[in-house]
Amino acid sequence: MEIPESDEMTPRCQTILRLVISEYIRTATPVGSKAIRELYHLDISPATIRNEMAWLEERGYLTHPHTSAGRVPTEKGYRYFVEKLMGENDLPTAERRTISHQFHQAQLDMEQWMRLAAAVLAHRARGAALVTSPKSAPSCLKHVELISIRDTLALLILVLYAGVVKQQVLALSTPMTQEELSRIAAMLNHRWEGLNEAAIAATLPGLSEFEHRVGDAVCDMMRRLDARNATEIYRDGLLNLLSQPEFVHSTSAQQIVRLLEERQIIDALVSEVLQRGGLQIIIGGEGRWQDLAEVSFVLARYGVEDQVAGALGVLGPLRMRYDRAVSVVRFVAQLMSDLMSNLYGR
Amino acid sequence: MEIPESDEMTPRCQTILRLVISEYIRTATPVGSKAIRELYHLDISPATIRNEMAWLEERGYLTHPHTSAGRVPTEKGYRYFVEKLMGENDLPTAERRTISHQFHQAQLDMEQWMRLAAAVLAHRARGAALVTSPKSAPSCLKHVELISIRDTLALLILVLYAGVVKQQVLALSTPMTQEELSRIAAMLNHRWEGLNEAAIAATLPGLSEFEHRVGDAVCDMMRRLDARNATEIYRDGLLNLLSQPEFVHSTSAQQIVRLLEERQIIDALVSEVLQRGGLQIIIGGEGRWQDLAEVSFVLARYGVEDQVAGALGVLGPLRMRYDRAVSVVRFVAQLMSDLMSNLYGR
DNA sequence: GTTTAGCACTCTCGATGTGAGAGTGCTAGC
DNA sequence: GCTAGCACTCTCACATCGAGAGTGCTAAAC
Repeated sequence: MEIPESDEMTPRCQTILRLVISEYIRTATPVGSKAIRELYHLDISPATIRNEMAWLEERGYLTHPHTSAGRVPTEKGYRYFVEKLMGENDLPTAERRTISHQFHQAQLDMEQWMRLAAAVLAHRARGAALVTSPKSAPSCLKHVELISIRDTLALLILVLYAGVVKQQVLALSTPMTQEELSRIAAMLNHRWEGLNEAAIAATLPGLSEFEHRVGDAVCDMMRRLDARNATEIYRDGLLNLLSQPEFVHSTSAQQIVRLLEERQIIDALVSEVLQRGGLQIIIGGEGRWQDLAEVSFVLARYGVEDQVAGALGVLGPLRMRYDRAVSVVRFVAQLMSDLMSNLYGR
Repeated sequence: MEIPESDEMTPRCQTILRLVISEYIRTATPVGSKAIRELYHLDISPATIRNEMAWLEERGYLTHPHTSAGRVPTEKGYRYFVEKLMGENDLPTAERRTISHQFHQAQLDMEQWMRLAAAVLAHRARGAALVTSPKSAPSCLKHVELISIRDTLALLILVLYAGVVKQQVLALSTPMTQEELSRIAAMLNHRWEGLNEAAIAATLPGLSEFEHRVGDAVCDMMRRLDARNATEIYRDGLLNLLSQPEFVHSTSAQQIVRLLEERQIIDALVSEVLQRGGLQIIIGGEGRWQDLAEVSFVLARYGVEDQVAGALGVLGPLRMRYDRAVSVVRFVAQLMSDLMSNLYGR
């Protein structure tokens, strides 16, 4: 085991690494020395390229499926590529405008935005997309409403700050008219406005039996909403992923589906993205996530600073088009954040 | 081409067909004459069984992958099986109770019910589950509410008969207080209660500018809700399906994913189920659906008679456990219908 | 010192061949 | 009408083999 003399990569060496990776991303087959010379009209001989490749392999940027195949990038190679070689290209203006337009048509509805974001990401980045519902600080009550459905059944509607609305049916022990319900709702609003779940629970002793029941239901719904925060996941474009050549073997395909159906891994990943913020590129699980060994994630946080945050991103094979994914994810995250800041601004 | 003399199936012949199908469902490999004799301790010889099998094959109930493999059921064979041979077994009481309990815990929320239904179906029938949101007759307005978010932003909440709630943010051209908004909402409620979208649209001329805007938004939301009716699909358990041996080849797996991601085929299927009602078993596309050639559906309508209806069911390989699927689908459909009749009863 | 030409070497991949095994259809006898 | 026996067919797993691709190494050229 000999230690390489220098880890400085020459420009030519970088070029070769870049070309190998680009070519491998394009074709999904190992790249030989002759191939990249011809494809990119380099005026150095295959032998030289081979030397450089051997150098890159010694340092772990490339690898060899077997003696006489071309080179394939390693995770380290991809990482170097996305960090140093890829360059930043923004989404073309036309594309930005189209996407922006789609979102503005979607009528200020968080749920629709998330669905749309998943669809846009999947389509533009040609991968599987993933959008989590945003998590906010413990919610405070804005308004409750009681609406009679029929004599012994009422609808309880909860409005939280940040425009979240949730409803639930409430069975009444004795029939009540809409007028009675409205009167009670008005009273409760007066008492509860601006309080969080714990504070509302504290007011319960001393209320009438029916008000107490409403209060219980409200607390319960708020607790659920806070717990369910950030747990909803919107997906799209699974097919894009499964039709990639690396997933022709059913076992890999199944792993992907399992990854997306089971929540644990995604949850762990998302919570990390939420913590660290910015745009994260996770390549092949980075040694820490066994189940992500064959895929890469491009994930970003979106939301409003200090108030609410979710994660969105794209899942692709290791040889995904990182440049495209990064630009789309960044743009959509920014767009969603802008849209939401309207709802959350005080 | 000789015409078979009699199409009456003898009891013994039925037994053999039943055993072949059961065995094939269990093992996913062609079933030989010797195998079923030994497995089920029949005291007839393999040769006799072969004769019966040949008879069944002549009439299209069984087929042959190649000369020296065992028999495999055809679509016609499966159909005969589910109609005549399978028998009706209800879900065990314990299982019914567990499922019922899960649903009653889910707090009277349609969305949660659908999600839960998908999870239960997928898990109990070991297949991919599919639940569409119910479609109801054109909706009538029950109540509107306007809630101030901040000076120039309000939340418009719509309650329809049947307990559907939908909200949207409304940007105000001039700042308004909660009192003003409440006053306007009360007036609009008085005017619009019980009307459908067209009727509300008719009242718009003559309203103030702001009321007009609210009316536009309400109509728009109602139109969207009616259009989006029955278009939401909840899925679960895709992995159950993809791990079946018939889907080891990536192309079949991809077809399944495409089937579930693209909407057209499912939509067509669902609308047929909604029309015909009851419980439908679609085996291998029945010649009409090319894309369903390799799968079977067990689907049922759920909802409240004449008021609201959706479809739910299970997707499995041709050799799915039809008995189990049928009993689970029937039970869950009934349960959902019962739960909903509470919401929709007048 | 760096680059290049030449060449032997290695490994995959597809085509071809082979034998065991499974299951059948057919025929003749019970 | 049922069954035993048998020849037949086809798949599947395994081994063999040659073509092709791409490498690493060495020695010569720049």
